[in-house]
Parts: sequence; structure tokens; C-alpha cells
Amino acid sequence: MSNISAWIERFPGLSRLDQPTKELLLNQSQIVNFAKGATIFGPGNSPENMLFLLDGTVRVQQTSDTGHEIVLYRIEAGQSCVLTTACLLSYDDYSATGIAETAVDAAAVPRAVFDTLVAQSKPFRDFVFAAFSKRITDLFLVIDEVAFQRLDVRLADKLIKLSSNTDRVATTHQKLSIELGTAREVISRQLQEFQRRGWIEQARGSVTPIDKSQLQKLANHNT
Amino acid sequence: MSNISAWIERFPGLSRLDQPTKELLLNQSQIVNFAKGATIFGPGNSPENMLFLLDGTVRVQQTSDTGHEIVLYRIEAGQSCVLTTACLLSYDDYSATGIAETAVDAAAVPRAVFDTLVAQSKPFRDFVFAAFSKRITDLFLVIDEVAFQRLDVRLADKLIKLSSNTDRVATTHQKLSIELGTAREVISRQLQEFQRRGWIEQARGSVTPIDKSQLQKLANHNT
DNA sequence: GAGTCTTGGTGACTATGTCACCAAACATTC
DNA sequence: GAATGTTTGGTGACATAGTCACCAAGACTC
Repeated sequence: MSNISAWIERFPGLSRLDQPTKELLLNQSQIVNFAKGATIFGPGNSPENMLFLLDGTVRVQQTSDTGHEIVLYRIEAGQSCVLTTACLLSYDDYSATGIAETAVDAAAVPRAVFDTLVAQSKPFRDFVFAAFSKRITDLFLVIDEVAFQRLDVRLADKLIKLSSNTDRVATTHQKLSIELGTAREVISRQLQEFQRRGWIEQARGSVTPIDKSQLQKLANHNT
Repeated sequence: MSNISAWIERFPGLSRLDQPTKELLLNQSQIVNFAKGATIFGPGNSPENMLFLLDGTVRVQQTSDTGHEIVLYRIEAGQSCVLTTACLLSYDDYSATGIAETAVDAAAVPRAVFDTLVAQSKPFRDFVFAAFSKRITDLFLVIDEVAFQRLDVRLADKLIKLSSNTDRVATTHQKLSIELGTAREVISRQLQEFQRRGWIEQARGSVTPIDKSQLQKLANHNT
């Protein structure tokens, strides 16, 4: 087993697989790469494989027939594209789009192998169902936020999360509006209000939180 | 095999199971009943079993911490509560609530049996993943509607669907507002507008479509 | 028939989304 | 480096949706 085949160990849920199962998974899967910005799956482009993300982030979003977009969830390294698998096993077209937010390395597992693994390994089943559970919980949360939470609260929350590592959040009003499923103008006005209060500073293509505690305080309203 | 054990045949996806699997499913499951209005599962009340609905309808809805409610989807006879199963296999608390909308008969399958069935039967796996797929597609649709569709369109659509069998829809403004995740006042005003246009008639606890074609026409805007 | 609960109505207000623009920053090209 | 196009953000006017604080009529209970 070379180091490239050690990827299974990066998945906490998969390290408990027994040795034959690990070998099956390694032998029958293939490492694939996607460039930043690539469309990994989308309507009319059903994925043939289940992906285990080794590195990078996939953003899953939906485009309404009105042309509006909203981010549904993200798949990070160490997680898998289970929802694509579910939908790949069914008739329906998958109505969401997966976009490589960074360069992405992933292990692609064909659906037949996926099926075999689900059949023969309890740890693998647990992994799959836990992954489903996380995604569905995420979706419930999105519904709650879109339907019932105030936009200023959601935006403050988003800014806090985006700025957890950096001082300066490199994003545009347009991108923020897709994150929250709203219009660009609404984001622009809300950011102006935050700026007026001295909570952030803005530049073209970036937002810099100055008073994170105030943003956090607003984000905590109904969370 | 008495007729009570023939329930598997009512599930199109399960009729393809082989005989030993059918027997396992029948022997290890139990028929349960819920009265209309009963809470079948909810936060802090994780279901121990997977349910196969033999008769009746389960309404699955979410209550926000702001006190607002929204209907997520319904489980009809012939379908199963897969999402509860997913969440039951994971740590998270299930944040949605399942309410018996009518009297409900169901077959309850313990999680250990569910796991065995997933392991040993491909048709059962297909059934489970197809059910997942349907639910997730439903959730995507809810997100799209809540985030991007106009309320008059959504209300017209809901009225058309509710009146497919009956002339007179027995519901309250409050219930309609929960269906769409909005406020009662908003529904009241929208229904007044429909009434003003001569599309519906209202009475306490009921809405009667008069001009379904107009409602349908509005409902078709962005669907 | 007096209370009480459910259901629905209403005005005033706030929040959010839409539309049609404009203008500055930036990138590209010659 | 001037001309040009693209991206990003700003703005006013307006439409739609949600909130709040009430009120009132029907229905149900005692």
C-alpha cells in the first residue's frame, strides 16, 4: 500500500473497515482531480460515481427557474457526496449543482462498488447513513433560515463564519447573496448598514470585520 | 401468510424481495397504529424503528426557535420514513416532527433488522435509496419555493393540490400558513384577494375554489 | 347567557425583493 | 496610455411579504 492508497485512513468513519473491504475500496476506486471552478455534477450531468473528497471543497447549490441561486451545503475533505449517490440510484434528475470551490482531489467509487460495500460492511453503512444524516440536517437548517430568520442575522452569521480564519473576507456582494439566497442589492444595503455602525470595512471584493463581537452578538439572535 | 402479513406486496419496491427476505421482514416487524393527531416522532423523541406506512398520512414539519412552523413533506401509504432512519443511525437529534395527519397503520422495523435487510437484499437497498432520493428532492423543492417563489403562486398551487379530490377544502388560514411557512395574516390577505377576483369562496374553516382554471394559471407561473 | 377558544380581519409599520438605472474599479487591447 | 468592455457596487422608487397589536364574530362549554 503506497501513500496514495492510504486515503481511507483520512476518513474517520472508514478506518474501521476490515482489511478486505479496504482493499476492495482501494482497488476499485480511482483518484480524480477537478480544477477550481469546475462543475462536478449538475442537472443533466448525473455523476456515475460516488466521491470521497480527499482535498478541497465542493459547493453544492441550486438554481431556480427564476434564475436565482442559493448555496445548499458544502462538502469538505473527509466527507463524501452521498446525496449524489442517492439520486444516482434513482430516476430523478439531480437538480443541484456541485462546483469545485478549490482544486479538488477525490476518490471516485463506481455505483456497483458502492452497492457491494454497503452490502458487505456495517462500518461502511454507518458511514453512509451518517453522511446522509448530516446533509439532511443541513438542509433542514437551510429551510429554517431561509423561511424564518432575519437577513441581517444571517449575514452577520455568515461573515463571522467566513472570517474565522482570516481578517479579511475575500468575496463579492453577489457571492454573499448566493450564499443566503437573496438579491445582491439587499446584501449591499445590509453591508452599508454594518459599515455605518462601524462593524465592518469594505473594499471592492472584500469585507473586513472590525468589531466581530458586535457581529457575533447580532448573529446570536435566534440561532 | 395471513392477509395481515401481505403488507409487503403493497410496496412496489419491496415486492421484488426474495422469499427469505420477505419472511425476515414480516417476522421481525410489528404492525403499529397511531391515532389522528398523534406525534410519531419529534425532537428528543428519536424513533427506534423504521416505519412502512400501510395506511394514512404522516405530516413532517419543522418548528423554528422563533415559533414559526413549516411543512417539509408528507409520507403517504406505500412509502417509508427513511429520513428518521438515517437520523436514528446518527448522533444528531432529529429536528423535525412527524404527526399522524389521519389514523395511521404502519409496519415498524427495528433498526437492527433494517441494517440486516440493507446488507442482504439489493432490492431493499434500492428501495431505501430511492426513498431517500424522493425526500431530498422534496426538500430541494421546498427550499426553492420558500426562497424564490411568490406567495400568491405558492398559495394558488397549494389550493389546487388540496382541491384535486374535493370541491371544498376544509382548512384554516393558520394551517395554510404552516403549509407555506408564512404568517396567518399573509394568507388571510391573499385569500381575500383571490375572493375579490372571484376565484374562491370562503367560510370559517373552508376555502372553496370556484374558478380553478384561474388558480391553475397563477400556480403555473414559475413552476 | 357568560366566559372562553378558535378563527379571521385590519391598519400601521418594517423588512425584503425588484427594477432600472448609474458609476467607479479593473482588465484587456490596441 | 487611451479606448473599451466587464465586474462590482450604489441608488431611488416601488412591490411584496412579514410583524405587531389589536378587534370581532363564530363556536363550544359550563
